Amino acid sequence: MSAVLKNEDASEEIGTRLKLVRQIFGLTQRELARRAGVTNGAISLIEQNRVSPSISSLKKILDGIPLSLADFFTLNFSPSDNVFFTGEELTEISYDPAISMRMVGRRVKDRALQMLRETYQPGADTGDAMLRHGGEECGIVVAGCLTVTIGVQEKQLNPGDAYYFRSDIPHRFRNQGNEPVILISSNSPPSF
Amino acid sequence: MSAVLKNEDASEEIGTRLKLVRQIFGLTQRELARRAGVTNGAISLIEQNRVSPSISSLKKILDGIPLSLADFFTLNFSPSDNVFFTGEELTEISYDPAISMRMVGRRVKDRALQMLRETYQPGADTGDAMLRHGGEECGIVVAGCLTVTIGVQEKQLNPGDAYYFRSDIPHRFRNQGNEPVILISSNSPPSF
DNA sequence: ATAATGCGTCGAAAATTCTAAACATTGGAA
DNA sequence: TTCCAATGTTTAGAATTTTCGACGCATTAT
Repeated sequence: MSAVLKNEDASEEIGTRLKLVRQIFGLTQRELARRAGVTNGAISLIEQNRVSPSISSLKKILDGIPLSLADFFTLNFSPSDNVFFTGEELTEISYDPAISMRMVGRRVKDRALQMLRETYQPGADTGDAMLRHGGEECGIVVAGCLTVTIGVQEKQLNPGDAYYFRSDIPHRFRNQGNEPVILISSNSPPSF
Repeated sequence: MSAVLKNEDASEEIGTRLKLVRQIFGLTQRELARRAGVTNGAISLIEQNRVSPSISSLKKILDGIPLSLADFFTLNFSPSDNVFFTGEELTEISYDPAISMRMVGRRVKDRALQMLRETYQPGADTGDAMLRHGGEECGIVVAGCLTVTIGVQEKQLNPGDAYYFRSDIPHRFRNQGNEPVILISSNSPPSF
């Protein structure tokens, strides 16, 4: 009943996944078939993993939910355990003593999102060798003045200022001021 | 050459998308066919959008790249335009005068991520009817005390405290204190 | 030049999926 | 209980996709 759908288990089987999704949305095979403009028999066969639907069929079916193909393959119904975290409970993930990076939540697979509360002491510098894989990053400065270099562009960000870029562009964060900088950042998908 | 793959254009056509991906990875139809264990003719037909491949075929083909189905449908090669934003440039997206939600970046499709700087005046309340589709959300309180209700759980979050949950769980944010609350939140995929 | 190789495309046959109409099972109402 | 409606399953045949082999067109080597 409390169906858990993780990416690594048998629900890699499209049919299994479709069945779970359909049930989560409270639809019967026939109702979904009607909305999607396919037959209930087709849905039955697919859900039993007896056939592998064409993209066009699967798309029609998902349109009846509605759910995009991207969401369908991305979706993940792993149970969310803890929801709230005190400032103390944010887990430190930085090795550099001049930089604190405290992450919201545990280091779990299957997250869509990662959020950090970062503190840069005066003089702190990430260096520019770091070039994370894929994804996108975003951040807002909360306190202090942070010097951010993204590719060839560089800017000083004051409290309230923000950035957004694709993570595969080389980037560098520095605190050239004399007070600590606090930055709240987010990346998707998570990079740690 | 600078192939741009956006979600709304013709590359919604699976074949068009596959062709771009294949070319980006520098593979010929035959080479990919060999790796994937299908025939080059099949790939040719698919890329011309003359047939709609079965999931099993598409999966075999993507395994030859290799690329997951989820990534295939999620992938996005749109260029990143502006990178930096001053606090003024964050675009306001809230209608409620008691709540300010200022978003980093423009309202573009194809982003992986959305980040907001939210301000709740004393008494502000999102109500609990809001139930965004899909995705996950995360936030850190920067100032004030925010009362957050997620499903059946409720908690008062002070500066530094945080939350993380799946967006389809009903949720509600309230400022029951007498000073404004500042919250930095992030969701993936973006909900506006 | 000419041959040789590699590319994407095409056509008919083989394989697979989808439809349409049945069947089987369940659960509730009379 | 008995009937009834709703659900998921099955099957033969129609529709679609995939394979196999051949073709035309480039580019490169001989």
